[in-house]
Amino acid sequence: MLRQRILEDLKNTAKDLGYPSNDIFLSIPQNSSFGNYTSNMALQLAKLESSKGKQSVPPSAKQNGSAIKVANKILEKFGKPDYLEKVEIAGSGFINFFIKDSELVKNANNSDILQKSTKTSKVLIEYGHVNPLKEVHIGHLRTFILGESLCRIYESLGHTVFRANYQGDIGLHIAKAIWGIKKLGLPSQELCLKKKADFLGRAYAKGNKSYEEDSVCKKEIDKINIGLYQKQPELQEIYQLARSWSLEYFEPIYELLGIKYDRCFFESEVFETGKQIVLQNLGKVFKESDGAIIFPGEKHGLHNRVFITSAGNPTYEGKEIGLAEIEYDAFDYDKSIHVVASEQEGYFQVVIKAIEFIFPYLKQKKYHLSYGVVDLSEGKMSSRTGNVVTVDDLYHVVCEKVREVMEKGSLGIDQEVVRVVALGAIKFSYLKFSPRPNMVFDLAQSVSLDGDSGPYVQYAFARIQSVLRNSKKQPEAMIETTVLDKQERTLLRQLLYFSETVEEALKLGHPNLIASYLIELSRSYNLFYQECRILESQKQDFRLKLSLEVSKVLKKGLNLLGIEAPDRM
RNA sequence: GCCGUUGUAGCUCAAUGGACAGAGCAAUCCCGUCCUAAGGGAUAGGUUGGAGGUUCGAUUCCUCUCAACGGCGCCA
Repeated sequence: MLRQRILEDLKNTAKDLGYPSNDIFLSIPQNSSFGNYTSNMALQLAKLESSKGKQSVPPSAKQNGSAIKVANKILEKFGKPDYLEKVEIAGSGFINFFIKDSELVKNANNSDILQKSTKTSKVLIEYGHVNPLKEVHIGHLRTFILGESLCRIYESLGHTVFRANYQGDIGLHIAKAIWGIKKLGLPSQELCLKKKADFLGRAYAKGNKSYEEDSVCKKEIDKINIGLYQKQPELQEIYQLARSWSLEYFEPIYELLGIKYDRCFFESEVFETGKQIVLQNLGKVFKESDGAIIFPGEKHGLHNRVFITSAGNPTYEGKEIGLAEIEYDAFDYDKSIHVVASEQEGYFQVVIKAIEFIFPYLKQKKYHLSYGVVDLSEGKMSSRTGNVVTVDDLYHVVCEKVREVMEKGSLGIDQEVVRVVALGAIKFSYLKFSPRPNMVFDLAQSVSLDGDSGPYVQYAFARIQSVLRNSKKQPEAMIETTVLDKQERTLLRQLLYFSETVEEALKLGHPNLIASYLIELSRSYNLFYQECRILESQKQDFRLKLSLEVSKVLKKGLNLLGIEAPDRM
């Protein structure tokens, strides 16, 4: 890799000059006029030197002068390796590196091959978390899409990934739904999945409302809750039936989103273990308080939380303890990532702390990847007011929109392309945002097929496929060095950054970096396509090969976002 | 009350402590003999909520402040 080469040469230079070389790194300048890579090491070193020297003379004016002086010294020693066009000092002391065109061209073979991480690990990624008996809506979509993308990014860099889902199939929310089902009366078995899911949603809403408004109902529901934990036979039939309906309803959604879990964990399978472990650690990690068992987070700068209620039921927290053990049994990971909404930040801080006391071997291994909640542009989503957009609703609206556009095109409507483009639009509209801030979901905007969108990238890919189909011969295996046009050089420059963009996305847990990268690459390609004739041009072979390389990167990049690349659209 | 997150162009959002804060949408104008116009170009749009501080250099780090949202013992 060219970056590594520059970095190594630079570090050697620093060593020769007696400078510390550990903290040297290269960054990508925003503006291409500052080269392919840039280093601010001279600025850092100047700072070090001035703080080491006489403290009595710290005038800021001198600092820049000395940074440039240091840069000059480095430059002199560094010289100009043969793979570089030039190295120059700019601004207040940046050292900018310009790679030779011929090297950029050489580098562009197999641009989509990612360099594996030097230390690969086993990573459990837990995402999804839709509780049975509830509808899957656009809020849930964030954990699905983000989680799956993370899985793919980890895998692409050589890590082993275990895809886990964890669903709450026991607890008060289930008791509410069961109570609601009893009140509404069980419908016939012949209903389709969607209708069954709708019914369960209504039953939950009814239970939830009554629980808050009617103390008699509340008592009944609390009784059902305890009964479920105790596996009372008279509740089992209806519970198992409702549960199985709900799980059946989830399957096609996972399939639509392209998710294959290695395992789905359920609260019902972990709560007993969780409760036992909490009780075993009573007095050591946990303590009793007002009849409940709590973890005294306040002792650690956090807050207290109830792990077992005074009624003897493990809470969400208590179950998480059981889950921790069972998950690690299933897959002895080096790292586990819980892709869960930001509302749970406080919760995870406390629970992870408790887990580290109980299972010291899990210390520093568990992470909460927090993402912002999804609100509708009309306000907060609420199942009570019916102000909910389900995944199904969204998918159909977007498909309709894609069909509209396709109808006007020359290809006609192709169902498979509609599916791929609609999913591309949806997934991209989530992944182009950085995960943490809350997201305002605007239906009109999410179905947008132009601008910063999945279809924009897919279109660039499909365009290239079209060119490749129309070319009589296949691109050469090696690109030959030629005099480069501006647009060609821009593309080569961007191909150079693919690998490090993916690394950065993994490091930060921000797939949006890849999304931005793909948009820019597509934009550059579209401009190239506009300005540079490919077929039957003097540079046909080179441009075909360049197009091919771009398309490989687009395809791979989209794949990391969980998006397919259609050959035509 | 305590803890946390968020605040960037009219709207939706980017930006490992770096150089001139970038995109898309919306607006105005332009590009069709030719490989996919779901495309391309141009113009306009900003005191990065506010005030201090650290730094050669701050949207980014620190303090204070304003606003919105979230969390804080028997829900998940």
